[in-house]
Parts: sequence; C-alpha cells; structure tokens
Amino acid sequence: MLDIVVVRRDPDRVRRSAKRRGLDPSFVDEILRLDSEYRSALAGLENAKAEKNLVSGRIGKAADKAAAARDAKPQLDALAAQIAHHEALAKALSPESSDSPLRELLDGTPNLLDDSVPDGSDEDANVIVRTWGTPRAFDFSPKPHWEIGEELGVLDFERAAKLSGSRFTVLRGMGARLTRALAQFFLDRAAARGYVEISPPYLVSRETMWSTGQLSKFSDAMFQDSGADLFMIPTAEVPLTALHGKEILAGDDLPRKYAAYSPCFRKEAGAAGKDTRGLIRQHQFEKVELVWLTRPEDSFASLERLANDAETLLQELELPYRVAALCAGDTGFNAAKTYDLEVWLPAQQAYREISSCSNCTDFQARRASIRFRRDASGKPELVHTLNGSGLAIGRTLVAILENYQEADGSVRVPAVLQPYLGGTGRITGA
RNA sequence: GGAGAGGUGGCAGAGCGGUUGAAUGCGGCGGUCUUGAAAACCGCUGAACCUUUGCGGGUUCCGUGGGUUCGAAUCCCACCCUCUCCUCCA
Repeated sequence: MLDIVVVRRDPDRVRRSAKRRGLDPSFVDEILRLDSEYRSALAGLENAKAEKNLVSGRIGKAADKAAAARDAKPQLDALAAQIAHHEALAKALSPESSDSPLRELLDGTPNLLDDSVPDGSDEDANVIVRTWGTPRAFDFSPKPHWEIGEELGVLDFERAAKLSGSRFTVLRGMGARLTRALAQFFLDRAAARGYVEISPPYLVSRETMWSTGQLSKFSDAMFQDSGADLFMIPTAEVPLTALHGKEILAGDDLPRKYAAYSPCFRKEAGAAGKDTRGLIRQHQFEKVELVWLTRPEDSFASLERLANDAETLLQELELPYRVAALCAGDTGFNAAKTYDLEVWLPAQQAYREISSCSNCTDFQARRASIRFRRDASGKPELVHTLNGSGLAIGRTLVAILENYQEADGSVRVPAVLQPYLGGTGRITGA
C-alpha cells in the first residue's frame, strides 16, 4: 500500500510510476478527490464528537447529574443525529472501510518504482546486468530434463498426473534425495550468511495474505480453503515478511534476515499452455526463501547483497547464470525494484528464472504494520522489506539435470552437493 | 470436539459507569550525586488519524464487532484468540 500522504504531496511521482508500469494514471486524481472528501467528512464528525464530549463532561461534573442530563437532552439528541449522519458519510469514504472506493483504489495501486528501474513494457526490455559462467559445450545433443529424469527413473510425470492431474511431479529415489539435499544446502549456506532459519506455517489467514500484497482483488492465483478462510502460501515470502507484522522492532535489531524452506502452491491460472512439460511450472514446488527487514536508508544496498547471496549458490553449484534488472512493466505489484537470476538451460538454449530478488521498500510494511524505533525516544517508522529466492529447488534440479548430463544418460552431482548424498558423484538411476 | 479460566501500555499487573489513555512495579530515556560505574533520589516515557507555518487543538484505540447509556476499559450480546484439564491424534 502506498502512503496516502505521498499521493497527496507528490501526485506527479505516483502518476509517473504508474505510467511507467503501463497503467492509466487518472486513478491518482480520483484518489485525491476521494481523499479530500473523506477528510472533510472526518472533520465534521470529529467536531460534532468534540462538542458532545464537552457536554457529557459537564454533566459528569455537575452536582445534580440527573438534572443536568435532563437539561442537556435536546442538545445531545441533536448532536447524536449529527454524529450519526457524519459517521455514515465518513465510514463510506474511509480508506479503512473494506468496501470504500478509496480503499479499492489504494489496494489496487502498485508500489512506486525506483528511478533506477529501466523503462519498458515486458521482459524483452529487461536489462542484463551481468553474466556468470560459460554455458558448457556439449559434444552430443543435450536432452531436456524431463527426458533425462524419466530415463533415470527420478522423475515420474505420468504417475503424478494419475494422482493429481497436470503440473505435478513425483520425485523418485535420487530425484527426491537430490531435492532434499538442495534444501539442506541452501539452508546451510543461508545460516552461514547470518540468516535465521524459520519453519513457518504453510497456510495463512486472509489478513496475512493481504498484508504482504498477494491478495489483490483479481488474483485467483492461490489455493485456498474457503471454510477456514486459509490460503496455501504461494511463497514463504508471505509468512516470513508478515512475521513481525503489528510489531515495533528496536532499531538495533535491524537488519533482520530470515530464511525458510517451504513448499509453494500456485494455481498458475494465467499460464495455460506455458511450460507444460517438465517441472518448470508446477502447482506445487519447493523453495528456500530469503527475507530482509531493513532500515529505509539501507534497503537498496541490501537488495544488492540479497541478490549476491542468491548468486553465490549458483556459483557454488557451478551453474551459468545471468542477472536481469526487470524493466518497469515487468516489475511486480509489491516491488520498487527487482533482479531476476536466470540460470542457463542447455536443452532450451535459454536462461530461465531461478530466483527473483525484490526490494518492496515500505509497501508491504505499511499494510503489515512492521515498524522500528531508531532510538528509545524516536517515533516508530516503517521498515523496508526485501525478499528473494535462494533458490527455487525444482528449477535448480532442472538446471542440474540438464547442465550436468552426460552422453551415457547419467548425471554428475555438483561437488558441493556430494556430502549431502553420502558422497555420491553420479546419478545413474533412481 | 467437551469443560473451565483469561485477553489492559515494551513487559508484569490494578482498575466503584463520569477529567482513567489508564494506578503500581519492572524496563527505557534524561538529570542529581560520583574520578568512573553501581546504588539512591528526581523528572520524563503508548499508538493512529485530522488540523495548525509553529506553539498547540481535536478524534479514536484497554482482543474484534455490535448494543445499553447524556457518558463504557468498567454493563449486555456475538465472534476471535490464548491458557489449563478431558477427549482425539502425527
């Protein structure tokens, strides 16, 4: 959620950002109009209440309270009617009311883009910031991961479809073990870099989901239990970011760095026909997520460090990748700035997203109310939140299968993972 | 799922329906004292929003939402959550 004060004071900045995202900026004027209407309604309400409080207070101090109450009755009745009138008006306009038009507009307004975000409407305009590693030269034709996996017996798409339908995978033998090894490896590295490991709930309340900005009104991306009103997390970013919601942290406690392994559940409703083969796009996948809570002035420097933490994992796995600065049109609702890490997939002859690292500035912190105090006498301020995958486990498995495949159909195990697999250096079957 | 207890400020813990945004203690901040520190003593110490150039003024908040009343932390109703016991269960 944007700061309404920023919209009031610097509407041009909001318009500019919205335009860069490809939105019609006229909603800004609508917000300004509704906001000023709301505030005048609020002033009317508060004045009437102040007067009523004054009269009531006088009754409380009178010697004969009953008589005083009787005398004041006509005046108080009139005030009560006034208050009721203003109250209805203010409530209908208030950004706090879940069905007010102002709230709807604010809810639908994405974060302000950072000036460093490149212009552009879609991923073709993303800017490659750096590239690491050299794609391996194969002396045979590299197979896609689903072929490798099925032939080795580590991936089973048919049985997954039997159990659950499309976009699910059964991992078998070394496939399952490698997945577990990756989770362990990522978490160990995160711990070494100062992240506190969290094992969060995988189901969260509507309020939690809303507070981190995942629950935009038109989003049907999530699985949910409508009875209990719980949502299956689409990423551990949700519980990790909301962990300190409605809290005021001590300034000394920042930055806070958290890492969590979790399954992630996504409907992928808008992706029909995309990545239908293999485990690139699944309804259920695993991920280690990294989240930072920082002081406002530190968040952009922290984004570089967060991205670097994720990159290090790819370097240790010796997987070639590149880093893309997402353009305005490709940057998500919550983010002021995002880097995508894209890993090389030889079968596709393409770099594919394996991590997304974003600085959400105060956008999520405002909704979730995550604040800190600079010093004991200071006022609470909103923290900045950042999140990034470190890394997506399924896609890392894809990258390993494809990049480490051999002509005989076997797959070598990256050196850093071997200790997690009892020293196994090569996968020759499940 | 059944029974009971409870939800008040950073924490602990009071609170006859009327200057109670809330006693008291702890913690925190500032000061006195001290070579320094501790102790002791004194003072200050919740949040959001509206308004004001500023000083300030106002409204709201004691789990949430309703209700009674001129007036509610205090009375009534519903809901949520936590804890204890039982039941069940990985």
